[in-house]
Amino acid sequence: MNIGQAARDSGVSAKMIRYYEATGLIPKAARSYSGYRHYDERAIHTLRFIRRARAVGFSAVQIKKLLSLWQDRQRPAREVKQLAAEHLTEMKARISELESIAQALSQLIAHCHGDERQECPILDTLAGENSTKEFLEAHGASHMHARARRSRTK
Amino acid sequence: MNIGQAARDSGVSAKMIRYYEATGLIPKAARSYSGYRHYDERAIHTLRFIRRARAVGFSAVQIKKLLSLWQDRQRPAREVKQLAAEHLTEMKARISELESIAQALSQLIAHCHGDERQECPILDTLAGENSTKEFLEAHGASHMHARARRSRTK
DNA sequence: CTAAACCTTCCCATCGCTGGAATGTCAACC
DNA sequence: GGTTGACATTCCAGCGATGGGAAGGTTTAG
Repeated sequence: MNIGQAARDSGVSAKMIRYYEATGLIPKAARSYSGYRHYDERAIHTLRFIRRARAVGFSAVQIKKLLSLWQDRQRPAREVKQLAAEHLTEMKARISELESIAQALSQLIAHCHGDERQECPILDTLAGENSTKEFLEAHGASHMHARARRSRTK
Repeated sequence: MNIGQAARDSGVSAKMIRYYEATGLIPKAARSYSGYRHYDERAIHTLRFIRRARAVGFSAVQIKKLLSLWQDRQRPAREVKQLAAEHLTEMKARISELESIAQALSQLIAHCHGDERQECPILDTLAGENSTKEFLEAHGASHMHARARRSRTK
């Protein structure tokens, strides 16, 4: 099976399949005489595993561990659970970070009348010109850089 | 004032100040004879504005708009509020996306006994081998890539 | 034979930074 | 004057997970 079919069957784009191979997440695919990559059912299965793991937010590094745990029949469920739990903890941290930012932002918005007048507490606060100014400093959260979503349904 | 001092005063790193200049977020700084950038109080003020706006998660593009609104004495508060509200809406969307992923993940974790046995519902689900498999497919959320945080305090 | 539909590799862009290398400048001290 | 150290400059590269596209080779159907 060629890469296009593998992509359709697994739900992972051909681009990403090549990328996963290049970064060592999946082994190098066998090639046909003319250089085309070739995939079997097992490979598709792995790709689907990766897609689902990405869907629950695991990073490439974590997925690599999950894959090796998956392939290791001897591994105790404990190890998997621990990895997943660590990931969940990180996710929760990101969520509360975002929530505190959203909270701060809605405070700001709530205080702005939002009409045709020029006076605006949002800008004033960002400029550090009013009493609420320390309020932002308190939210040191600034350091997440959640990316804009890509529309899968483009 | 040189860039280093400006960085200390504004809380924006020298690297970032140069970056903001290069990307047009701030105007080109005046230079000394030997090429050193020079900043006045007004510039520091702007940098602080940017830092606070980043702290509440505004993107560079949004900040650019905010800056021009800030500098425009004629602008109605309405415009600012609208921009902020749009941003808040996006943030909330990201948050619920993350929350649904976290939710799915904790379900998975909850179903895993996590002891020395090999049987593990987490891996089984990722592999698509059990009844909960569609459960993941339902969470099409996968597409946020919130970045790992950077430690500011280092 | 030709056209379409594949495939290949390679490079570029995203976003908001951080790090480093190579080099130049300035101020203080001996 | 010379040296040292703390500055400054530019440029280049990388992070993470993708998408886009160019330039070219392959395969398959008509």
